[in-house]
Amino acid sequence: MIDLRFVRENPDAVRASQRARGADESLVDVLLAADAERREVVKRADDLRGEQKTASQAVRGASAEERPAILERAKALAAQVKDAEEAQRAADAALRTAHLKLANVIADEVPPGGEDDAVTLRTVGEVPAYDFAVRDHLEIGELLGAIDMERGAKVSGARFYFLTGPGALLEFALAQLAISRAVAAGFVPVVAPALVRPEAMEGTGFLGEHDEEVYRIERDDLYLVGTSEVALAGMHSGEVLDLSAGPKRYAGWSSCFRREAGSYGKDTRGIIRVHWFDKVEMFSFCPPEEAAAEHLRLLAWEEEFLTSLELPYRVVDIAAGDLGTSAARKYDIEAWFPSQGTYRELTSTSDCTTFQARRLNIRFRDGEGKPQPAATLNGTLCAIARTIACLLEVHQRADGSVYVPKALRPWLGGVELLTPGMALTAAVPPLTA
RNA sequence: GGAGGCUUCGCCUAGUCCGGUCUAUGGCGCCGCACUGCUAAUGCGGUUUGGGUUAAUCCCCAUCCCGGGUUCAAAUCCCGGAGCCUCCGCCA
Repeated sequence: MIDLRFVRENPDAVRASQRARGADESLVDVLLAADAERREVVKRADDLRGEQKTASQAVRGASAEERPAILERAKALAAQVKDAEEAQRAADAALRTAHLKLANVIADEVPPGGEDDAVTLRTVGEVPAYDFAVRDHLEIGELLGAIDMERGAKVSGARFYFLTGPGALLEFALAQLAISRAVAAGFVPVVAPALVRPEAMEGTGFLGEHDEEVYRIERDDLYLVGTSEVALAGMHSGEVLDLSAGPKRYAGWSSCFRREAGSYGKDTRGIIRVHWFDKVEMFSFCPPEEAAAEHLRLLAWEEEFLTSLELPYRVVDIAAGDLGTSAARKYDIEAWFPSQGTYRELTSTSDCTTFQARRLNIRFRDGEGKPQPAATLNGTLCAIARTIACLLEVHQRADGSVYVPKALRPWLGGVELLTPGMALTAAVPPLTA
């Protein structure tokens, strides 16, 4: 949720932000009205409580003759307090509802427009040319014995898959590479829970308009996360962090689950859009004034990772109308998919400023020692299934084999090529006694 | 799944049986001041977090894991929930 004081002092800025997102700007006035109403109601309840407190303390010291009259008065006040508190609860709830409906205030630099108005910041790497008919990742995956969609569907339904043989080895190699690079960059590696309580889900902004995207385990009132961002953000909820030594950075590994409601017919082939995949996610807590710089650092780590995989990509600055609820700014990296002749999203990094931290009550001590909401940022280091799809396509050869980027080789037994029918023992590091 | 114990203002802790200046005890840590050649030690004072009000201070309200309830009055009594610990059962 956004800073109430900021809304009071800069209502026009918040309205403009809502407008740019294509969201309802009248929510701002609903919020301001609820805020004014709440303050009025709170004052009445506070005053009544004060009176009643005084009265009930007088009961103890009262003489036998005074007592009945004082008790009478205290009882009457108690009834009034009860009503006032009821009104306060209602006003608090109304304020919270209005508050939760408002999306984060977008950064000034965010491009205007919607999904199609992302601004390409730079394009890196050469789009490869092939002197043969390119296959899509599923064809290659099947040739290699790396992906099995049919059996995935048999066991779990559409948009589920098995990674087999070299596919499974690729998953682990990518995970190893991602975690290793993150640790080298100073991140704390974390294996995070994939099932979380409602508060974590709501705190990260995934239960608003987009809650149909989320799997819910009704019986236990738990949610399956769509990204380990949820668990990583929730990890420090209710805490006051020490950020004096710099941002707190985590690299979280978890499975991710997405219902993909509303994407029927999109990317139905292969493992580009699936209900479940594994991901290494970067997450950072830092003071709000450092958030924009930290955001660029996360982006740089994402770019280094893709560069190490020798994948051509472009960086896009997401337009206002396409930002998530929590994000003030977002950069996506789109990598080249030869079978589609286009760039597709592979990673995404968002600066959530203090929006999530307010909901989750995550603070740090500022220069004066006062607790203040921290900024939270997240960024994909490696969404494994989609990255495998991209690797298979970009690095394919005419004979159906796939070139292995140098950075991955240490975790694939040093092999330079994955080839159909290859001995898997070659693609694991040699066993030592 | 069953039984029991526990949760207090950064950390530890008194208080809970038997409701009332609890406006929460003491220690550690931290901050300030005094003393001191410097450090240490010592002494004195301060030190939860929100909300309301205000130019700011003052002040007021809330806050003893969370949510309800009983009562004039709840850290304290009752109900529900969460977390931690121990034991039994089950399990990888």
